[in-house]
Amino acid sequence: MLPAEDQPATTRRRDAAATRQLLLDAARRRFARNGYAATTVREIADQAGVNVALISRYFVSKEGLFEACLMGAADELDRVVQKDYSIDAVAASMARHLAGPSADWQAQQVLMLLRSSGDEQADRIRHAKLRFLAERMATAGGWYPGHPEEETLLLRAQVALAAALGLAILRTSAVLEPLASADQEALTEPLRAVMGALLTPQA
Amino acid sequence: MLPAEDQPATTRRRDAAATRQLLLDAARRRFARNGYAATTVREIADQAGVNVALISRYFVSKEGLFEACLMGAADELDRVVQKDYSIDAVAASMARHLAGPSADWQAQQVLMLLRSSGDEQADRIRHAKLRFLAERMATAGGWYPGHPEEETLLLRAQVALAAALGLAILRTSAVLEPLASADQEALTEPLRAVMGALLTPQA
DNA sequence: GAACCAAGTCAACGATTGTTTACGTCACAT
DNA sequence: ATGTGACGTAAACAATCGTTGACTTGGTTC
Repeated sequence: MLPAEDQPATTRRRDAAATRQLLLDAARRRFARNGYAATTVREIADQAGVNVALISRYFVSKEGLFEACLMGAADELDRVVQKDYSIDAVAASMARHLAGPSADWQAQQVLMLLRSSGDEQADRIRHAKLRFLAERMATAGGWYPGHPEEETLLLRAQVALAAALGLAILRTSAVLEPLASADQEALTEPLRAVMGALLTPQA
Repeated sequence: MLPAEDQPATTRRRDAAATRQLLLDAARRRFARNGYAATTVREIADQAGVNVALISRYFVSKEGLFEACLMGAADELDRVVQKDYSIDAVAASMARHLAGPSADWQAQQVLMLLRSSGDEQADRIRHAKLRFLAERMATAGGWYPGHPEEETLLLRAQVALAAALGLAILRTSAVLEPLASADQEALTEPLRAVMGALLTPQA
């Protein structure tokens, strides 16, 4: 239960920022995999090796902890699709975040976009980030505000985003093989096919 | 199912099969939209307009009710992808089930495939159905057991399935516009693009 | 060393969860 | 009409949930 405690005589315990981070990591893992309602604060605290009461102390409430996880994920996900990405670059980035090195950690951030606590503010953050990601992906396909086919391009980008999100779920929640254990390389090709088919500007 | 239909002020209550169905419908709606853990048996009973205790009577437990919903959905979903469907037919069927007439009801069945109660047997049913759907979709792309590129084709079909499932989530859980209110016609085109790109046999 | 305060612990709170038990009540066969 | 059994109701059960307040511990500062 206790995390690696290999600092013999120095710090490690009694460090507010460190335990806060332990709680965030444990909570994100649980929230991403099992959802908000199915996750108990005692589970989180145990996994973090920390007392339950510290959740209320550092994050006010379970919802506060969830929101903190979501905001952290939202910040991190800005890096998934850069402004100047090509369509292939979008596909490559998706594959890297879903199956690359440190994929567990990255996939958790992605899954947070699909978890809801019922809290309005958290839902707003989630919704805004999904919308942002879709627009970034649409941009790779020539979309811009005021484009003559603005809505169609955005719709197609949202379908592409849906594919990536559904992929994250099928790999973790359900464990569909061979998808679940497909590595980054194996995932890049079909993702490139999807992104190309959906985002490539029509003739 | 058999007895007198709509007596205005008299019967209607005291019909075991009917209330059982009321519970199933209410439960499927809640489970599909909010997940298993976030749904309480009292919510279900209230929405069905029946007493809470009847859940235990007719379905043994909350998990029993969930499993009944899932099995019903699994049976229904066999119709989504028929054996002899072409790639375009798969896309059309997906669009019809997600946005066609009676889409609410159909989409709920789809979402049940993504909801987990933690129960092993339910998870097996869910997993088997997902695998079945992916194989059916792969079949539309020329896949068959023993195919030289069997794993690759199946992987691509699973990505296609992920796209359809992700679409169901983004339309209901998150409510991303214009995707959420896109009708069947508007959804057919991008879905055809996805299915075509993923399932079409390579040169 | 004493004082002080943040960090962490412990036990309990009220509320809500799924489930059960004992009790009404309506339909139907005799 | 009258039991009789299935259908439905109401109240309560134990367990668990998130949260709180009083307490102890350990590090830092005079």
